[in-house]
Amino acid sequence: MNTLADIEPNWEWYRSFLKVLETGSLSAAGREMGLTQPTVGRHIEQLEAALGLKLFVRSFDGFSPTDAALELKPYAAGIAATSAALRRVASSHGREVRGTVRLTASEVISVEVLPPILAELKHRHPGLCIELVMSNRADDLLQREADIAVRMFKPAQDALVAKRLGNIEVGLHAHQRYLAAHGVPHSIAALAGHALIGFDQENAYVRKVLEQFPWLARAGLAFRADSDLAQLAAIRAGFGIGICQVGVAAREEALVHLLPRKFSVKMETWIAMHEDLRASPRCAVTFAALVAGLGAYIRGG
Amino acid sequence: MNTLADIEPNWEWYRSFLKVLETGSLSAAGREMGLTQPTVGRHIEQLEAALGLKLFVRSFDGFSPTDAALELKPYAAGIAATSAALRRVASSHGREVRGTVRLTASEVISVEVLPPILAELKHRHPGLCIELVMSNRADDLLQREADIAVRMFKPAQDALVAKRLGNIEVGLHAHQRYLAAHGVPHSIAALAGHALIGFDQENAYVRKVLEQFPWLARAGLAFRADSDLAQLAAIRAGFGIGICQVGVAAREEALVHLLPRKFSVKMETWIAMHEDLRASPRCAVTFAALVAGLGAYIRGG
DNA sequence: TCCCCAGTATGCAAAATTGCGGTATAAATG
DNA sequence: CATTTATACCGCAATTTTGCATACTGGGGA
Repeated sequence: MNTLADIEPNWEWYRSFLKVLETGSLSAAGREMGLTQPTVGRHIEQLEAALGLKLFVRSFDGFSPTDAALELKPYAAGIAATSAALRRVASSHGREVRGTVRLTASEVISVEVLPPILAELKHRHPGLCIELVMSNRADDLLQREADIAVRMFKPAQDALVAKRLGNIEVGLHAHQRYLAAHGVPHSIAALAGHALIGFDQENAYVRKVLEQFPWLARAGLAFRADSDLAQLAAIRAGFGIGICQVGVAAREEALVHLLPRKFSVKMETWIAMHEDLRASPRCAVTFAALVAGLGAYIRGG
Repeated sequence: MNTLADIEPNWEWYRSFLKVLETGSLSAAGREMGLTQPTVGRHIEQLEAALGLKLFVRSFDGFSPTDAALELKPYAAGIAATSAALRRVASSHGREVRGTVRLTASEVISVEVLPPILAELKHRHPGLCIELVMSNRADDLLQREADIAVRMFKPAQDALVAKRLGNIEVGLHAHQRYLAAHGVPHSIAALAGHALIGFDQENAYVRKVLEQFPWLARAGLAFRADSDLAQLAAIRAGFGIGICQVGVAAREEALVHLLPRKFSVKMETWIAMHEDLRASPRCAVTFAALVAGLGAYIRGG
């Protein structure tokens, strides 16, 4: 096994190696990279031959990485990170505002808040191209999955330039139609008899809310969805009482903000960008537009 | 030019890119990589398309890199270094002490102090292979250009395990032959009439010495070289009076330590290694051997 | 001035890489 | 217990990548 072929591995194999490590299977890795499973399989095979090590043990569903693979993973990840940094630097070359900017934001922000901000930005800079990724994942900036992220928590990583915008307020809302039929609750206790809308799987954000308002537990909910948008749609459709951003609900007269003094969650909002991109005009301009636009939204615009 | 194809570059193209930067021509790069000139040319072409910028301007003999290419070079070099580190880790997987260890140290340390230490180490672990890079650059460990570094300053970065060995003493020395012909200076002031040997370009280490002994300024020197080794050779050849490590000079009877009480610089000495490598037997063994061997040298062995 | 040399660019055939279809196997599902 | 779905593996055809031979270009030296 340790026959050290001593051929320098093709650097592309590292990419396949990483993806297989991430996804746990050749097929999934192939899908994500736009390759086929046999191709990825051959890459791993060749890499194993070149390094003289077994990297995965074949098992029923997917591969499991060997100790050697785990030991090598940080190096491969380093290569990927450097490659991403190189692309960032390359794409930030030049003084004009044009090219593609990739954003990520939560679903509600993406659908309800960003579009007018981005439309105005595009109008000012026609050469700009916007890609919007709806996601709540945290590790997207370092891997170059996005250039700029709108987040609900303080970005922890170094090498990021982050700006705090203030707090987005979230509150209980329902449609007038629902309230006309089922009555308006005037206390937290009165919510018990109502159709409540909430999250399915708990995530970090949900847990934060739950620890403040334990009665919103999963069991008591009449409608569960992980998508903020689906919940908002349910509220708009008069299904019941749910949580959404006050600023979004305030735009529609038919939506009523319930118990505003008894239930309120404030979410810190940040905009983060890799610091390499500060030199890129198109990223700097987009960053500034988001700070201005989201700032206005948060201050109740 | 900035048409941003937004396709992730093939990682192999970076390799070609680097080699062309190093060699200055497609043909030479191809020769060194075992590829042909048209192939390398296509790689560069594709990389330029993927990044959306010109990397080289075609000229009669060879390419000349653009600013963009030079800006990107350290990233590509980082990828290459990480890839090399990955191979080193892979080749030494397992409990045995074997594979390649890359060291960096200053010139004098590399030539005068390390060889016997490394020879003994190699004798104890025949499977070990040592690569020694003479360099004073500080950023070589994080870029994975080396596994272990011997340094004259406290390593600042995180993720490094560093051990302080003590102080290496540096003093004024001259060959007996020179002193017989020109006399022995008995005071700092008396040095003025002598042929002094010192540094050409100032670097951080030199500046530190100069602020303590300003009379060693560049203008007063009769022999200037950036290489410690060249200076040591000049001292040995009887050219004049210069600075070198007391421990090195003490081995040769012909070299005289001058004004030991009036001129003395102590340099902190450290050995540093990336903390990932602690788990690697070959690196741990080498680290320990350096700590022991250099420690003995510093304590006057 | 001419020739030679080292370099880049180009067209076409060979070689390597990739994708596709099919097969086998194991877990999850009804 | 049969069925569905996911996976890895194998062999062959298609595509892509590469190498070779060639043409072209500018500079240095006799």
